[in-house]
Amino acid sequence: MYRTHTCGDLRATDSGKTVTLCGWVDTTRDHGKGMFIDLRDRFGVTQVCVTPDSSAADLAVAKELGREFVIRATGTVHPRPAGQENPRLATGEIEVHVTSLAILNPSATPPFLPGQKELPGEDLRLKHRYLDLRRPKMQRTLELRSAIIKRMRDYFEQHRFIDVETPILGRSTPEGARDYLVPSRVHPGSFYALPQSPQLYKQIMMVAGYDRYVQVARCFRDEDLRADRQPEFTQLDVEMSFVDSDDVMGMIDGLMAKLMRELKGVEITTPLPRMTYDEAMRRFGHDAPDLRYGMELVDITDLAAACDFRVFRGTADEGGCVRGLCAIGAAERYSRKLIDELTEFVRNDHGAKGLAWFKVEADGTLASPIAKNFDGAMLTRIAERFSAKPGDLILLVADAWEVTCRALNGLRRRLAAELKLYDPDSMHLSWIVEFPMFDWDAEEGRWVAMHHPFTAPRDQDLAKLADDPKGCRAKAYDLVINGYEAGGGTIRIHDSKIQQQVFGLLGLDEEEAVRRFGFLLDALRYGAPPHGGIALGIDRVVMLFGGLDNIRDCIAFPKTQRAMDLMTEAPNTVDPKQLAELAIAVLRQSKS
RNA sequence: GGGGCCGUAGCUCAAUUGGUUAGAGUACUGGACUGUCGAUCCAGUGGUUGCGGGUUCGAGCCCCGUCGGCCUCGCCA
Repeated sequence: MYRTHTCGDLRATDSGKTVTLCGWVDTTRDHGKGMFIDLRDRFGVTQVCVTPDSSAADLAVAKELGREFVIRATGTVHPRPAGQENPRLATGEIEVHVTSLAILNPSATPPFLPGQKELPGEDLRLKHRYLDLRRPKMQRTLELRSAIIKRMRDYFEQHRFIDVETPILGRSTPEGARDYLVPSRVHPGSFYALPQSPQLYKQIMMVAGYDRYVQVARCFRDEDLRADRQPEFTQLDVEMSFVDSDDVMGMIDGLMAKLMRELKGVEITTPLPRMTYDEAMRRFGHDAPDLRYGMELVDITDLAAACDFRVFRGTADEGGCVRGLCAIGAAERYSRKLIDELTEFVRNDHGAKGLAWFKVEADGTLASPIAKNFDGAMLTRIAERFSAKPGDLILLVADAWEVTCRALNGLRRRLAAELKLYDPDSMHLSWIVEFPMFDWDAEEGRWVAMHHPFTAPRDQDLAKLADDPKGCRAKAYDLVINGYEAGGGTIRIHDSKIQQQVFGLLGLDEEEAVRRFGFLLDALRYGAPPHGGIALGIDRVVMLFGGLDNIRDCIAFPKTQRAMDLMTEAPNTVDPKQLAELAIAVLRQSKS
């Protein structure tokens, strides 16, 4: 046995015991005839002392120690001298007086230290991930991830779910995200696709009668990365039979309550609040609004239609809308220059044509370069509509509805962060429900499924499939935490007639549908129960529970924005022999 | 594919905005010191300013290209 305790175990009550600890040398403090060594492992730090009572050999070993050396120290637990306890260490009441010290493995001088104050550049952290993962913050995050996944598994087992693994090598289905492909050696020219999600398999498990299915499933999507998106990520995948939306949401409500209670010490009330998609877009301009703060969007299209300002009235006349938000007390903070930056932000990042603004003066009047285009009464009505008070800043976008949504959502998030409108440690969970079934793809001139083609319409919207696809709402629900989509799911169509109708709207004729999803359509013919489910993005849930701002810090070995693993240098080129076996020729060699 | 920020010692950053020999903290090396815990003190090593061009009497700084990291729009059923 290498050790008797970890570096986080020992307390004053252990005084007098002879113990052996192993770990990494965090720091050493050399006092000549004696030394202090902070010995670190995942469980904590313990101060190990080489005293004048220690042997000359041990002192000599201690003098050899460098940062991140792996050592084993045997000694006696002593209470620290009065006044020398370290309240910042869990083991700070004691220290271990060495009677035997051994270097298990020295360390090359590390490019950075787990304990250093300033975080090194992320490329360096990723290249030497084994050092980065030694940082206590990373260790706490991966422990949190483990704790979350354990509780998820416990919860679903208690509710009689069955954990089923589904294939990683699957079939490419061209809808949706770009697939990662795996060539088949046995079938030259044919490819497997890595799963974007186990969607179709879990539905088939329902047809097979397994009723409650759960899986912690790795998913792959070959799309561009973001702070909250990795090419491979982990979903908590859930599917249930004989359920409607409320049953699935209720199940997840219970899970979130458990996670919040056990990991955050917070009791949340369930059912979680629900808001329709339409309301979310109207009040916040986004289907995953951050509800930790207000600053809701306000529509003044009716006023714009009646005003003299050509930009506003013209937009209203053309069927667009004029909407805005009111940043309380922000007039002084946002100088002309900063407002110019906001204008560039909505133009470049969100496609708006511009940004109109008013500052509310001390006497309640609105000041702005464009104020002269409005009569006083109109300005008063605008201020009233926003409930604007002196010192407030009103920002307005005049454009198509979709553009105002995007631009104002972007503004709202940016301003809230800059104005610190929320407690970054707080969490707000809610459901967004009743998503549209279809989106109109203007480029391709056809309807596309907003979620996926097996999403069931609401019962009361069935008739709209025929005459009002745009107004047709789905049995779909997204779990939103702090402005992030933490998960989403739907009730699936189990009626083949409705499925045919939806395929028809999506421009999939029967032949095409069979070609793509034939195995699922086949399965649905043999007694498919009503079913539905959800998938939660585990990486995002960990990020949110951990109060982190990117998903890479929740993943042991993440990829860079260009989808590289800097530690292993994947992806890499392969031997021509490997390619030949797979009957693959590379058209263009990447320059390297 | 588009927009933006960044790249200077092992690491984190600075360099009076184009001007002498590119600095600091930390790490590292050597030395001193038993009561430190960001130990302290003394001394020292350490630079292709990411890379390649260009402008200039002169470039870390300006221009073009390129590589890499991050943020973001598109994209992500």
